Amino acid sequence: MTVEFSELEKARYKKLLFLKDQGMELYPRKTKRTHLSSQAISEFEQSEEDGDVHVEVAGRLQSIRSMGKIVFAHIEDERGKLQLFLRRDELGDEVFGLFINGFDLGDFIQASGVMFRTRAGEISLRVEQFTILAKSITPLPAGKEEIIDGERIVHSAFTNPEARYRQRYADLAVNHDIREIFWTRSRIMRALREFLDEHGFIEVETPILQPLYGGAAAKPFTTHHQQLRQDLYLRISFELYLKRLIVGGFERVYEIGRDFRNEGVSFKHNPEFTQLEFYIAYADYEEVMMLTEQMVAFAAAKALGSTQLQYQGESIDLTPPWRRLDLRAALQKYAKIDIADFPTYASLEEIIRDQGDTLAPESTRGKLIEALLSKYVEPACIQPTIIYDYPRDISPLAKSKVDDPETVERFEVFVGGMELCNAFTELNDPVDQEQRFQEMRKDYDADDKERHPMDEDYLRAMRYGMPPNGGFGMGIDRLTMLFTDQSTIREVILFPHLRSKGGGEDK
RNA sequence: GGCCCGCUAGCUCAAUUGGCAGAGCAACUGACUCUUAAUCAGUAGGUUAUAGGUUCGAGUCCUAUGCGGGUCACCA
Repeated sequence: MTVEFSELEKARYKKLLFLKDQGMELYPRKTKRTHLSSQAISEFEQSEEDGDVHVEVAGRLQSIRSMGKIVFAHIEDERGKLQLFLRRDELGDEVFGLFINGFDLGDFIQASGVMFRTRAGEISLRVEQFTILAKSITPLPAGKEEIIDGERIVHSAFTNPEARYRQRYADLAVNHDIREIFWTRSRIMRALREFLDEHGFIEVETPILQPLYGGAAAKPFTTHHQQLRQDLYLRISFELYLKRLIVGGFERVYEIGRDFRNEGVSFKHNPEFTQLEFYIAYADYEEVMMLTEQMVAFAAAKALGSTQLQYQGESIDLTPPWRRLDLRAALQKYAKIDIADFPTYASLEEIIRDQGDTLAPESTRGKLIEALLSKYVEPACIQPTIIYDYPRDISPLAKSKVDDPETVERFEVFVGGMELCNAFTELNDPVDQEQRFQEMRKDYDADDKERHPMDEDYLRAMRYGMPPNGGFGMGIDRLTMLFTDQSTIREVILFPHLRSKGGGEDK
């Protein structure tokens, strides 16, 4: 044994040996289960005849109340709990003793018998036979729970966030509300796929390991292929690959997968996160706006049963149509600045300072505007809001407005005070695109880490001819936060990134 | 990366001005044939995150480190 058992674990290990001595197979291969807890209960409710409903159930021991010659215990399976009732005079001293002396909270048990109702009124299983399915050696960090007026109150619950994330298995085993978050997340993913599939999309998979990164402004993770002796990047977006597919003739493509960004972590940022991107040939951003509203409302209806939800104390209504504001109007309203009056970096920077604001120094006018947006507009958008028409210099892959070359057809959706989606009419002019890459390169040359590589292959694809198209990206983690009323992204990611204990040093 | 806060029994938390480190649950022993936070009696459980310092005396004060939480910065 490589790990020293604690006193508590030693006590349990002794029980394990006891059961083994008594001839029990501690970790059997086959389980016989005829009913889930909930099925056993509802079947009994149909008849209410004591002795009528015979079941075999399996689950994890969640509570044990021993009263001398009888025992009450609850087992828990994925969907519910069931009370077991064991009597010494029915089971015999020896078998009854196996339970009393051999079983602990956290053990997996299989039990069979007949359903009945106790004097206190709880539908329970009168156990005739039982066996162990898996012994628990380390005690779960379980609290005790009681039900008051139908509300579940847990005492001394396992709440330390660090411990919960590091030992998510224990968190899930003990805090069963947590499992519901991930059921909702799963329903969201299924609903999004269903929506897109029904709208004629093909789901595709593009490289995660990329020789060049692009499609977003973010620092990438780097890795290395030994045999090819090639440095590779973990993707920061799918965009450039998906649009290559539009060149290739797919008219509607989407991908759901993981992006990786080597940046700060926060309540809404995890180094790896799940993204949905789609591209539609012959569509522009207005068509994408309509589809976005429908898709998110559809996902809410499917995952929650409603397009209304509660988020951090606010009622949010996702029913289309959503409020739409152009970026200039939004900044007038929330930041009290009309950006049209300040057409240069210097003038805009001056008015921001004059208003007594302390935005960090930015390199371009577009970045200043973006800083204003995230400081003033984003937190104010509780109801779903489409902000559209962005500065060109922070949107190098988006097409300009026909009457205003400095503004592009781009929109973002904000809801619950968070950015949720980013979309635009995609730039499909290869000459213009090359110019934009050059401009970006210039802007970022000063800061080597954020320098944007020129993707020659992508430009070649575009030179073959890319149909006009509208593109879209959405963070699935944030959508899940919204749908499950969670204030941090870590709660909706099963294994969020945490610093390693005793590590964290750059080598 | 900056700043603030935290780290005490398996879990959740106490500990007055620097003065014997405690409780509930979990565990162990015993009682108990309808309990459900079962109850009752008893027992055990600690290098107070780590390393150093101040002090007659440190969970408490100081310094450093680790990990976490919050916040700011960063995040086309």
